[in-house]
Amino acid sequence: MDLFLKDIKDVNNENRQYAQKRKIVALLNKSVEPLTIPDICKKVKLSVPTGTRLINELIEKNIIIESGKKETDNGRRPSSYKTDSNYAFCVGVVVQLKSVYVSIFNLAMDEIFRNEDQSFILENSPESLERVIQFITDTISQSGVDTSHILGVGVGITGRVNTRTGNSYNYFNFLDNSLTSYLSDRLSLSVYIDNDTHVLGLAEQVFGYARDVKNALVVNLSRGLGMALITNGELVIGEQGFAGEFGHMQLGESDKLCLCGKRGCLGTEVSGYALEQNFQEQVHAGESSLLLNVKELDSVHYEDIIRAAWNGDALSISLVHGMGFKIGKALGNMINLLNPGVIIIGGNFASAREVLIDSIKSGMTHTALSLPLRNCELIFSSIGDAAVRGAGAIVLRRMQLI
Amino acid sequence: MDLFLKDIKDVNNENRQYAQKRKIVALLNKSVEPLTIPDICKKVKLSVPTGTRLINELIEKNIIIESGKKETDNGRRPSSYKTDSNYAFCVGVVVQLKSVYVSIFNLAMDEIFRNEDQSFILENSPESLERVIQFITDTISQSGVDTSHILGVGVGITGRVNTRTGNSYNYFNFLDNSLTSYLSDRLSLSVYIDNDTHVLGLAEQVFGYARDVKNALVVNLSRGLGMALITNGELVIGEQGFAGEFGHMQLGESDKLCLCGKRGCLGTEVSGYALEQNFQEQVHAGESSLLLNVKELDSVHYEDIIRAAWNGDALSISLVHGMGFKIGKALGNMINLLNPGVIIIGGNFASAREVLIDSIKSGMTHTALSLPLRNCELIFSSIGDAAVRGAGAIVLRRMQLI
DNA sequence: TTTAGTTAGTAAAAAAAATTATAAACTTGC
DNA sequence: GCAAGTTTATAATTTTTTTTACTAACTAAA
Repeated sequence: MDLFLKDIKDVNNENRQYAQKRKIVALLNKSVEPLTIPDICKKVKLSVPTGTRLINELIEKNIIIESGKKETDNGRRPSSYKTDSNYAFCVGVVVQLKSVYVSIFNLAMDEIFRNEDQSFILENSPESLERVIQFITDTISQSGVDTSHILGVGVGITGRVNTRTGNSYNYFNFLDNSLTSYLSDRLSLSVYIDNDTHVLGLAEQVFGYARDVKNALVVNLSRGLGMALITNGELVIGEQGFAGEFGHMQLGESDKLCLCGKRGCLGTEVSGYALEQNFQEQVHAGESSLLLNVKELDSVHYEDIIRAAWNGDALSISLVHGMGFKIGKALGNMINLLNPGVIIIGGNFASAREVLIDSIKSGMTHTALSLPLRNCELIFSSIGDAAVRGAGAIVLRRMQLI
Repeated sequence: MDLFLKDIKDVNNENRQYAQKRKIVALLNKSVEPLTIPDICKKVKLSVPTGTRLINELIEKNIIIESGKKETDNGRRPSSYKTDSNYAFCVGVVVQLKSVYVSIFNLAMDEIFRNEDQSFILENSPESLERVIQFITDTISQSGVDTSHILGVGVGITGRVNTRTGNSYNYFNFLDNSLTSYLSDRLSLSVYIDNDTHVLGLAEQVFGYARDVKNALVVNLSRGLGMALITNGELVIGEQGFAGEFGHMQLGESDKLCLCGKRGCLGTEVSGYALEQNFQEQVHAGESSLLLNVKELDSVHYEDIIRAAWNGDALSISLVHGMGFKIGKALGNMINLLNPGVIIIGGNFASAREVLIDSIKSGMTHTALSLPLRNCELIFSSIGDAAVRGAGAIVLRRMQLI
């Protein structure tokens, strides 16, 4: 474990070698396939002899392992290497309005244990925080992973979060010092925090469709609306960590009052919450829906509406398409601004590809300039547990292991 | 000159040392004051003996020079060093709709010669391109700088530009191969290209208020409207180099037809061109203005309107304030999205601080969330020749000398 | 004025890395 | 089946860099 815990600020021979070893581990973690010595040396800019030496030292410490010979066209077959998954672990935590997810990952970011609490209700209270802490400690002990092998805990939480100071502004803001230092004390582990949308973006950047692209947008479309921006291959969190408040952009689409206190925020028209509100409004205005045959009006969830749209319910289709068109126009603006190579729709709407994609694309053509639009792909996320995976990835990212 | 021209792709001992020397030169270029050996070694992560050796080699080649002893509180006084300005030069070119600017800078980015052609009219024709080329070669020969000492030419041009391929899409798009390779052939110099807004952003990032901040926005507000984004300390050009089309965002402020073919682009309400149009409209609708005492209506330039607003002309004030409020609302959206530490108003409106700042700030409060707004400064650029300086900086940036 | 403390820079020694040479493991073509 | 060509990986050599030790140049306080 010492390898990853050294102070990396001092520049001396020892830390330089640790940094190079971390680079090798990170490279292996990022790669889907095992890599050979020549591959690794080329990527981390080391000569083959030194690269070999470092790799052998990493093998000796059980941090990486050999993974058989690689088939090549000609020449001697090289041995290939991958991270030894059971050397160290990290914990990913996602705190949402109505649920908590905790997963434990190994060095290769394979999920080795998961737990979710769907009866949780997020409140800005010590009791609510206590429940989260209890859930994390319970999950860790259930997993059977030795705490001394856990590198840290990454937490993704709804609302505004200052990544650098570790403060959470919307929830758990009653503490004397930062949320991270409190959690760190209580869990006896390093804790890193970010907002749920950034965490989703990190997952897509490290494991998803944004992997091979330097500029991408990841939309977090669930009950609320947020956006993670990736520019020059790096996640944008902004000066204090508040970047990505896509849902509070005002594009003249609406005049509804938003939870933030302002009027006309995009999230009041584009979000799971907005979809439910609009559904209720339309029904009250006399529209009919097949959904009402199986559910009471005030228990209709936005995911029901998506499903109904998929099954042909006219009202649901019109609402979902309307929402798709509006977010498409907003995304067209973003294309003009950032010229991304790919836009990924993540969050709970990621599975609504069929009922959303055409209306989003149609909205995009209304605002995006043709040149950047032509070069931008629209994709729906395929990482099921993206958020919690991204939360775990914060730890490895901070330790320069991914 | 050989120092900067080596192929930097191959990783070997020789190029590694060249890279370290470039790092030292870049560090000295970025710093306002001369730096000492301990300073330099700390920043480029080298031991003092090796750092000293490289610095002495750079001195021997007349690339850097000593600059006296530095006053310190205690201990032996260190010698300080700065770049020797006359070792190498770069050329900055800015091609605008009605003017061409060419400046020659030394290694320290001091302007040593400048030329401007205010009678130029940009057209997508071989003749127009020929005039630009002639103007560049004339300027270089007038400056008396030996061509063999010129590292390259950086060009900033209006319109969409693919920085990587070197293609310009709106102007000079009639060539068989890219604009950069054509210019490179004609000038017998390395040529780098980017759009005028990115070039402005680069200038602010390297020399201006965005220097000490990792996240910033630079608004290019002149006849047109654009924006350069700086995130994580790097200029965002996007996947093909089209990022920053702020003027083509649609925020529901207008329904006017834009040059891009769409309706309601922000640039149709916020830009020098829009200001002139609105002025004419208002006068035709019966409004009066002091400006008409000294100028014919159709010769009123947007800079006249700014000046009139400054002098108290009611119509001009109302138009400028209206524009400021609208751009403020748009910038508020950008604050939500990117959480910048500073927003810099550049371009020809940079000098209109007094008549613009309050209405912009007022607009911002309408859209921006309080937390990121509180942490964002609004500043007007003070770099007079920002664009052409940024164009020159492209060359040094590409050569990793800044 | 002397002495203790601090920082800068150089010289010598030690460590680390790259380069070069070479052996091993493979393919392909004759 | 064997020679020629390729690639991997290790051993020996050389280069580069860091580390350590030391001198130089300064301040401040006794």
